[in-house]
Amino acid sequence: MSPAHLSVAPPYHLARTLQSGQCFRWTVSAHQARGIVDGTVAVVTQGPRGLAVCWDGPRRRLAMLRSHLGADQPLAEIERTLAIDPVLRRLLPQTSGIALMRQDPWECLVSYVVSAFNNIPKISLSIGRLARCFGGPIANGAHDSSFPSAARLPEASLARLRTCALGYRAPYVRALARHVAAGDVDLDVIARWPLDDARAALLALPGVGEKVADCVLLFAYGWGEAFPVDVWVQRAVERWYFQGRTMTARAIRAWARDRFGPLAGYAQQHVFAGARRLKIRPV
DNA sequence: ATCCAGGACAAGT
DNA sequence: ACTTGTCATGGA
Repeated sequence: MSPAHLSVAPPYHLARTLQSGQCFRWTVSAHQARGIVDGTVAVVTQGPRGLAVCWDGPRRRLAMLRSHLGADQPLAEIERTLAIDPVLRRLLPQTSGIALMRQDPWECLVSYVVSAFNNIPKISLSIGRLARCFGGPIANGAHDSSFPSAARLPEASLARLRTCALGYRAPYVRALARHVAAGDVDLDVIARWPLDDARAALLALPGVGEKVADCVLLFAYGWGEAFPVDVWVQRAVERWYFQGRTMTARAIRAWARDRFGPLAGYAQQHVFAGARRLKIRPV
């Protein structure tokens, strides 16, 4: 592997970004992060001058890796704007530096379909097993595999899919793969569609509701207006912005988009991180 | 052992 | 449109 350098502007925080729950195939240890991007192993370390990267992918793909990590975003200016909000200003000292990743749409889509009524460690387990069972081997990867394309899954038996700890979601994942492989939706094409059109296309897929659609729009397609409302965000927003009054997820989504505009996705990340840090629980 | 987890879905108000 | 019950599985 040839080491390379990627510049990043403060307050970008690699570990906080990778551990914010956006992605499920990166592992962060003491002083380095290891992940699989574009079928290639990447080992990244954050130092005072930027990111040191070890990976054997083509050099011209480094810009893609930088984008994947969200290291190309003007976080200083973004967080300065977010800090106008009193709630976010209180959270930011603990959550500053979280960037929005630009993940592969297909892997992101499967990840969040699997996320339904699940927990983060087990989502990681399932996504890792899907790669192991159905993906291709990686040259330099110790025991890693690339994430399987949609074309690899339609013929899989439900029994073998269930070995990935998918449970009742196994039929969803296979049906989803069949739709994508059949071309009912082109995940690369809708990347260039307007937000509402792309959301509608995602919502038409099996296993994709409003929350999952927003996650893909935000973490894969880069739509900052998206504001995924899960149980953590719902509780935190109700408590911190609405005096504990119960709200529907749809109402929260509309409120967030109106309040934060194109920075709604960043606001969501800080609320989510803050809620988990403080272990916000239902009353 | 019992409970819960980044929800989607269908059926009922 | 909003509310409720249901859905495998692994970890605490």
